[in-house]
Amino acid sequence: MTKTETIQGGSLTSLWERPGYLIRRLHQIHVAIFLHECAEYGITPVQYAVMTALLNHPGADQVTIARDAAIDRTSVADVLARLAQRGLVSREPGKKDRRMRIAVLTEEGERIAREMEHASLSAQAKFMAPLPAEKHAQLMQLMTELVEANNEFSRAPARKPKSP
Amino acid sequence: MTKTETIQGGSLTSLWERPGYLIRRLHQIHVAIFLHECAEYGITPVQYAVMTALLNHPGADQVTIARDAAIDRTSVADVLARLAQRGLVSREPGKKDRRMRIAVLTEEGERIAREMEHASLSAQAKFMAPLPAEKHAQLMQLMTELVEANNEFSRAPARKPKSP
DNA sequence: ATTATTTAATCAGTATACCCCGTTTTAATC
DNA sequence: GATTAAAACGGGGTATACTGATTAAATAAT
Repeated sequence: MTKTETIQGGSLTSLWERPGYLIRRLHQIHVAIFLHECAEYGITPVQYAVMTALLNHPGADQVTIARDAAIDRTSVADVLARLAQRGLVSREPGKKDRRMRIAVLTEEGERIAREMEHASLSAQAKFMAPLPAEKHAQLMQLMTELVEANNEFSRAPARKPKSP
Repeated sequence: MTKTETIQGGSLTSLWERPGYLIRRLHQIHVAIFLHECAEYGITPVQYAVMTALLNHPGADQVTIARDAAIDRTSVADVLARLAQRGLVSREPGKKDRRMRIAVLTEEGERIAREMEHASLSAQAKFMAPLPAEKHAQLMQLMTELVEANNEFSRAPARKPKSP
């Protein structure tokens, strides 16, 4: 056997010691719980994020929605197309700027977005249930710090709303 | 205006207060940093996870890889196909159980997996850089707890290796 | 031993998320 | 005011994830 710097036949670091692995798992798990809790609406987490953005900013263009929800531009277009097909969103060309396509929640879209708040909150609760309140708060705090500090590293940097 | 339980024209909860949002962002950010740091290899985080699993468990079938890396079965098949096409993995039918398809890293695959450890570690370091050491450890601890407690909720529950 | 159940893979289909590139329209600059 | 730069969108392409159905092989039950 050759002697190298790397471990022979061995394991590098365990997946469970890699932040990326844990984050991927948390994401998987959260999506699964969300979809389960919100199954009656047939809305995905990302669709819900877009609907929330539209609730706060009706008539936004795709770039604005992308920044508000921190979703890639092209993904926003896909999501809006699906929501429009289901009649939850309507899209029109912008009047001032004809490059834009303005999106608005339909009446049904808004109704569903508001109704879903309960289901969304139970998904959160179920997801966080294993952690006691202090740890819950700690985790939120740490994740927020990390997201804020690394915001610019992703393709879809978020625009954080001014805190009240 | 009707009086309802929901906020009028308002914002529900801010995205930044939702764990799912923060986790989705962390995932986006981590993938972006990983791809950047490992660009010379053209290997994605998930491909790296599969390669690591194969390093620790050569000749595993797809279900085993899926459990070890906590990746959906069908995704594992896709990932292996891509790795095989690049000559980093070879696949043969299982000898004892002919339902299985056994996967092994090729020489080049193993070389790359080991070489990538450095890049992978710098991705981790860059990602975690904003947090001081104690917070880093805290976050890892909290994420591990949450993943372990919620393991069964995703389609691809992990099989954690026995700790040494 | 034959049947029934379970298991590993596969296929088809949907949804994110990202890339690069090209088109249209607006804004900036000379 | 004509040219240039920048912005918003769209299309085509790749990679994950997950769903559901199907096939084939192995195991358990009769």
